[in-house]
Amino acid sequence: MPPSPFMLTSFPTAILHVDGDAFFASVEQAVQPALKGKPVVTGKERGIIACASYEAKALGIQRGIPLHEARAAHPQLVILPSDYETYSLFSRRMFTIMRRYSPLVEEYSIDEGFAELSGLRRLFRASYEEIARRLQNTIREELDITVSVGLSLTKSLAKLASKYRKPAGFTAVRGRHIHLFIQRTPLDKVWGFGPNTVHLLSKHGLKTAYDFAVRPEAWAQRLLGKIGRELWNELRGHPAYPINPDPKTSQASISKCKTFTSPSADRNFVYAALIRNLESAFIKLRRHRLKTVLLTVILRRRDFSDGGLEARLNRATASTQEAVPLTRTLFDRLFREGLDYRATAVILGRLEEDRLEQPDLFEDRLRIDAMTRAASTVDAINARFGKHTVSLGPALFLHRPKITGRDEHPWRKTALFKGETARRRLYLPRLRMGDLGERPAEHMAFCTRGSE
DNA sequence: TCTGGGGTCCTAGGACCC
DNA sequence: TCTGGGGTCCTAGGACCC
Repeated sequence: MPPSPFMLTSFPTAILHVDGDAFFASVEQAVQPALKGKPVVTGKERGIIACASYEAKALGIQRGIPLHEARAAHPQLVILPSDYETYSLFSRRMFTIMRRYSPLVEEYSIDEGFAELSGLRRLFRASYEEIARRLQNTIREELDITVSVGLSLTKSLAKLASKYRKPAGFTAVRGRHIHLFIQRTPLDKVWGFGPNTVHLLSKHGLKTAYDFAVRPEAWAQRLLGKIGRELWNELRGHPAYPINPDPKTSQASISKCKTFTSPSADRNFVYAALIRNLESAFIKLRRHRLKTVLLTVILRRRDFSDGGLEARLNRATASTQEAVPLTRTLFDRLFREGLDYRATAVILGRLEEDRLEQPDLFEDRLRIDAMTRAASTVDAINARFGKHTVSLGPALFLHRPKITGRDEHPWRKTALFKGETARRRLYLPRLRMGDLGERPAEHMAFCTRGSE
């Protein structure tokens, strides 16, 4: 065996990565043992497969494929709606078990976590491998689900190791074996190397993680910046990413995105879809008792290019209506006649807790209170009768999509496009609700489902 | 991959201030 | 009024992740 070029022996640091095997489907099978051994998929409510059990994967079922296709090909498929409450419960239990083995545990996602084992051999009177296997067995025994485990010197290597054998796999990569392991690791398997980076690296003749790690550090830094330097170190067994044991702070943004069944150039329809996203995002915002001050609107075109604008509300709010005028303004700046759109998205940023507020001296208290009351009333009705039973007026246009031919406005397209693009690049003023003046009553009106 | 939905982080360059 | 330099903040967009 050639000696390691990285001059590391066993485990100067010991990082564990625990990865749930087909987590959602496994939890369903743990909760309903009758489903064990059967091809189970989740995601019924969305119409696409969110997670497939290993039995389903054996049939060729993958994440993301439409349910009707899968069902047509495999009538025996057990199709379940996602049950995030239960998945979260199992997730918490999994991390609780991990914390029995290490004080330094990072909850990376619902089904993945890291644990630092460095220095714990004496406490457990066991090798790192043994500790890792005990942890893995405890999860299987107590939760009746399997996880795959990777043990190595850094988070990136541990994550690669846990993927190496699945399901219920265990892979340890010691310092002196790193070079052998990453020689077998294609670039696209590395955590942080996406399609673009892999393409760039392949143009330099690189194929494996090893090829990358034996280049000079300065080269990696120059080509890929911070990430390049960090991954270069991680892949050689020098931690660049510490375990972050802090519990998740509240999220930084809430977004809602919806793709149309077919692309549309109809202004009213696209705007209606956008308003629907806005409502959904604000419903989630209020459910989490948050408010937002930063609004981003994105219109995705037929060719998958995006046009997006971000602007600030003049105060943090949880009221959909308060955000409508700004949404309208951003939409009007983004929308171009004659272009086909395939999706709209709304992102609410700069979230803060929605606690009792100090009223601003200059705010229109009555109007704000009215909007707050309206929002809670709408939430209550929708909770009782179904989401979007009551929604904002413009959403009416959702029910009569009109597909406009794209060559209907050929003469406007180029002219508008050039001018608008240039203007946007040069100058984007901050918009405030106060600048917009009175808005037509359209924005304040509600409609109810089926009222057409 | 012929593309669903919800997120995070990084960076270049402009705006703005002194 | 023009010029220069430097620092900080912000925005748009790219890239990636589950």
